[in-house]
Amino acid sequence: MKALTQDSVVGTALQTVFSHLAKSLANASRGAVDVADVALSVAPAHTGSDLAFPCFKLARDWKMKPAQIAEEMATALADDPLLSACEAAGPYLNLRLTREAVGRDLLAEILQQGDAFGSSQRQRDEVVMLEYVSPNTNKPLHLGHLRNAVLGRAVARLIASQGAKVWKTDIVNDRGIHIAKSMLAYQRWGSGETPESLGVKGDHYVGSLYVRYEQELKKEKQAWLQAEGIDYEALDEATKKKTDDRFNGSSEQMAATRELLQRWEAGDEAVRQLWRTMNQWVFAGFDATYCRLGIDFDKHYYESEIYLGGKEIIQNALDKGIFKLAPNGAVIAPLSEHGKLQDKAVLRADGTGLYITQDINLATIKFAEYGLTRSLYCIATEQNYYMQQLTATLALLGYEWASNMVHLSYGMVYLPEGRMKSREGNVVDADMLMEELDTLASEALRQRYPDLPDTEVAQRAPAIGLAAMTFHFLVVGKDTDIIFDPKTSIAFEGKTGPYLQYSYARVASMLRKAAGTWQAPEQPSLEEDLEWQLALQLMLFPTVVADAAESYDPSRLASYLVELVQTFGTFYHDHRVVDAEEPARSSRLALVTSFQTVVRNGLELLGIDVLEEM
RNA sequence: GCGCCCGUAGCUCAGCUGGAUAGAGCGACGGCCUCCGGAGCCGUAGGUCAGGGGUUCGAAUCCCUUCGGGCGCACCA
Repeated sequence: MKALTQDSVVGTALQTVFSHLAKSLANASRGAVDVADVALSVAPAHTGSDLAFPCFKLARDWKMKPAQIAEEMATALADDPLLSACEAAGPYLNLRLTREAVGRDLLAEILQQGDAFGSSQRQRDEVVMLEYVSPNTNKPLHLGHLRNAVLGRAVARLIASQGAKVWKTDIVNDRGIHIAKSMLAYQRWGSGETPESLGVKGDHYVGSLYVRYEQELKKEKQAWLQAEGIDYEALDEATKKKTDDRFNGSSEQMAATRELLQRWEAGDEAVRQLWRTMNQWVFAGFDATYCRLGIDFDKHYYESEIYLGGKEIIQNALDKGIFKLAPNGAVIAPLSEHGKLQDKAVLRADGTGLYITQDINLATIKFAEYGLTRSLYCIATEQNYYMQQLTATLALLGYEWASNMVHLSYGMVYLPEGRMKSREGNVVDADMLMEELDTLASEALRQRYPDLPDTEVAQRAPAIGLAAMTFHFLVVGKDTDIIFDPKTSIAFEGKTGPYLQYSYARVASMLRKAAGTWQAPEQPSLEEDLEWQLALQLMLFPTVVADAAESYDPSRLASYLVELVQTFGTFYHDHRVVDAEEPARSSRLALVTSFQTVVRNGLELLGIDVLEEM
C-alpha cells in the first residue's frame, strides 16, 4: 500500500480521519512538518495498530533519534479524540483509531453511496482516448489480444470512475500486404466459399486463407531452393536474409500479391469489392468475439481510411527543414539530433507511407477531433522503442500535445513452448479459449452442484470462466510477462476471479436471508478485531481505485480485492452474522453489505461480472 | 554491438517515490462442516531476494559490475 498523504487519500471517511490526524501531527512537529507533507502508512498486522507515522524524516530537523521523536509525539497526541491508542514503537508512532466514530462515518458513506463508492472526480477535467486491441484483419484474435482487451477495458473503467471522459477506440489494420495475402488466397483457393456456406466464423475463415497462403508460399520456396541447389538450413543468418530477398523477388505468388495490393491502392473496383466482402466477414467475427468478451468501442479507426494522410504533414516538415532527406530520397525524422533515440524513416524513398506515417496522421486526428487531454495507447511492451520514436517525432513536429501521449505498455504473453507464432500455428485462439473456459466452468459447477439445472449451468459458466481469465491477466503487474499454460493457468480456487465471485455470492445469499429483518444502526459497533480490520480495509477502497487509475495499473485493485476477500473469509468463519444477537447483528449486516458493495464495485471496474448465486 | 525491461519459496507472482520480523496463491503435509454456501477457513514445512562491490542510520528496492533471461534497434506492420 502506498503512503497516505493529503493528495492521495480519497473518500470522505478516510479524508476526515486523515486531515484530522495530519493537522494534529503537524501541530506536534514544532513546525518541521507541513500538513501537506504528512505521510502515514497502514500499520503492519503484528502491531495491532491501524495507521503509523514514521518519524525518520523528522529526525533530521529535530536532530534527535527517531525513537525519541516517536515518544514525544505519542505524548503530544495522547488526548486526541480520534485516537483510542497512540504509542511509540521504535521509530514509528502507531495510531489506533476510535472505532465508534470512524466506523459510523465509513459505513454511512458506503451505504449511502452504493455503486458510486470508489469513484471520484479527481480526473473530471480529463478527456482521454484509449486505443486498444487494434487487430489485423487477416487472422482471428488470440491470447495476446485478450490480455490487451482485458487490460484496456479495466484501465478505461478505472479512469472513467475518476470522472474523466473516456473514448475507447482501436485502429483496425485492414490494408497492406498481409491483407492482400488473404485476398490472393481466396481468389486462388477459395472456390467461391463463404463463412456461411462453410459454417465458420468469418475471421476464422479469413485466417485459414492466410495460413493457406503461407503454406503455398513455403512450397514454392522449397521448390525454388531445390532448383537453385541451396541448402537453406546450412546458411548463416545474414545469408538467409539475402536468400529470402532473392526468393521474394523471383516468387510468382509474391509478385501476384504485390500486384493485388497495387490494384487495391489504385482503387480497382473488383479488388475493392472482394476486400469489402472479406472485411465484413472478419468484422462480423470480431464483433461476436467482442460481444462474448464484453468489450466495446466508441469509435473505430480504419487504416484504409487514414493511411494516405500524414504525407502532407511530412512534406511540410521537410520543407521547413524539420525532417531530412536521406541520400536515396527517404524522409527521415532526425531524432538523434535532439535526443538519445535513433533517426526514424517516416516516408519511403518511393514516396509510399510507413506505419509511422499513418500513426502521425491518426494522432493529430484524435487530438483535433476530440479535444483530448491525454491519448493512451494500449500496446505490448515490444513496441516501447517505436512508441518513444513516435512521440519524439510528434514533438519534433511541434505538437504540444505530444507530451500527453501515454504508451500503456504491458508484458508479453508466452506459451510454455515460447512465443506465439501464427504462421507456425501455435497460437491460442481467443474464441477457442473462451469455449474452453465455458467447458471448465460448467464442469466445475456440475461437480459442485450436481442438481443444478442445465439452464443455470449455461447461464453461470461463461461469467465464471471469463472471471478466471480476466483476473488471471489483471492480478499480475501490467509490465510482467505472462507464461500462459492452457492446462494450468485457468484455476477456480485460490487467488482467482471465481474465488472473488464466490465470496460475493455467499454474501448475497446471507443478505437475502436477512432481508427485511434489519436496518443500518445509527451507531454500529465494530468491536471485534476482525470486524474492524474489515472496515479499515473497506475504507481504503476509494484510495486504491484512484491510485490504480492514476498509475494505469489494475493489478493494484486486483491485489487489494484478494486481500479484502481474504479478510472477509476469516471474519465470516469466526463470527455469525444472520443469526447473531443484536446489536452485533445489525452492525455486522451493515458491514457485510458494505463489503458486498465494495466487491461488486471493484469487480465491475476490472470487467468481471458478479453472480447473485453461483 | 547498442538501448530498454527482468531475475524474490519447488511452481506462478506481490512487495507502490529506500523503513517494522520479505508476503500471497498453487503444490506438499496436518487440521476444520449438530452452525449464515467447503470455489471456503486454520496451521506446518519451504527464501544468504541470481553473484559480487558501493551509497545510507537503514537496501529486494538506488548506483557500479558479473552471470542468466526477454524485447527492440531509420524506408516490416
